[in-house]
Amino acid sequence: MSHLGYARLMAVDRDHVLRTAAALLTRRSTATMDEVAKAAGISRATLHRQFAGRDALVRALESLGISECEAALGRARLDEGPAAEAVRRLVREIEPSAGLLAFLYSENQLFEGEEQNAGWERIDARVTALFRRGQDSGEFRIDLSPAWLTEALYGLLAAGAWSVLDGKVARNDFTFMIAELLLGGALRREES
Amino acid sequence: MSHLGYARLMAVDRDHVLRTAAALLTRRSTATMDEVAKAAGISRATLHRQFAGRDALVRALESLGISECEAALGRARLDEGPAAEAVRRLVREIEPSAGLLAFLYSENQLFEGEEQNAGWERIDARVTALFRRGQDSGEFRIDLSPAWLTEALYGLLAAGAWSVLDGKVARNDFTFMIAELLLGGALRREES
DNA sequence: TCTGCATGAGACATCCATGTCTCACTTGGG
DNA sequence: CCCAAGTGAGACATGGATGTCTCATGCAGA
Repeated sequence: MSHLGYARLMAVDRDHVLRTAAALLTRRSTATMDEVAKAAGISRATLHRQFAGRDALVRALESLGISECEAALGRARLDEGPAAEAVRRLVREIEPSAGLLAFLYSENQLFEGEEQNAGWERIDARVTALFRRGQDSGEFRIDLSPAWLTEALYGLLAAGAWSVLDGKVARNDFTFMIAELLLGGALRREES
Repeated sequence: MSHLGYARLMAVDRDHVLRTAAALLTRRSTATMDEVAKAAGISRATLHRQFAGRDALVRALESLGISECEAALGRARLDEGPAAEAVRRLVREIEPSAGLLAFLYSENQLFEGEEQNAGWERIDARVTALFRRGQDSGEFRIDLSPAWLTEALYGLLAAGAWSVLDGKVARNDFTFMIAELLLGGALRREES
């Protein structure tokens, strides 16, 4: 039992640290290990005991982002119903992770290749498949590649997360704005 | 003449350094002053003679980005013709600066306030006014705020620039993809 | 109560980017 | 030809973040 209790305690703490670190690094991506520790309410020593170093922390955050993304992908049920509705569900489900995603998105413009590319590629594949399904069903236009629609979704998620952080847009509008712009664009539609 | 020649020479070198630095920092935003110097083909000492430090370099890049943006805004003639066409012109004119803009965009998620906010606010105001004009003329939908459309444009420009760098989309498609997604979205339009 | 264990606090040592300085070179103008 | 100015190369000091270590404290379980 001591083993189980120990492991569970560590897991809980680790998760709490990861989430506060994500919240902090979303706002200031250069935050110090000391700041991360303070934000989590623990000492730098303990932080180092849980994560070997800054790299390990960022990699753990990346794992967290990947698993949250995949969880959101699962909840969104991308294969069911109209592709447009699936996109709306996806944006709604991924909203709580958007800040973390934005951090990782801008961070990964640096770490080329290596790392846990496999996870992101799996996610990319699922999102891209969704857009391709929408094209095949005739819902989506075919002159914008699924790859670009996927990247655009990431860019809009990051822009939305940062806009909310800056107070430029209301948090409640996040899902609506992103999904509507991605799907319908800025132009008015004649019919509807 | 020695004064003039000196000033002109420095200006040319300075511009060359700025542009190579922009190209490098677009790819690796944490590049060292030493790497920046090597990329520009000068020594670190000379780099320091032209830019007091890294901050000064980044601030100079910010000034460059602001002036390139304003130049693009001017060439795009945002007040003329349909707003949608003005948006397309803007994206086309701003494309060469998109990489630099992406760097500054992600960088500014860190430097809160201070700096030369005035320049960005002027640009924001002009872009926002364009979207507002499109709404007033009935071209653009009114359920997406001009502020969000502006932020979305920035996000899409960054996503596009990075996608091109990563080889995920072709450079030739840059303008088309961004303008089309921003204006029309992913959904197929019934008529047209 | 006693004991083990994680923690917090802090003292180092280390690394790396930065910033400053010197000195020799070469280059262009007088 | 000579000199002044810019440059490149490199040494050097500095600061900040990181990583490692020790030690005292607090706490939970035996």
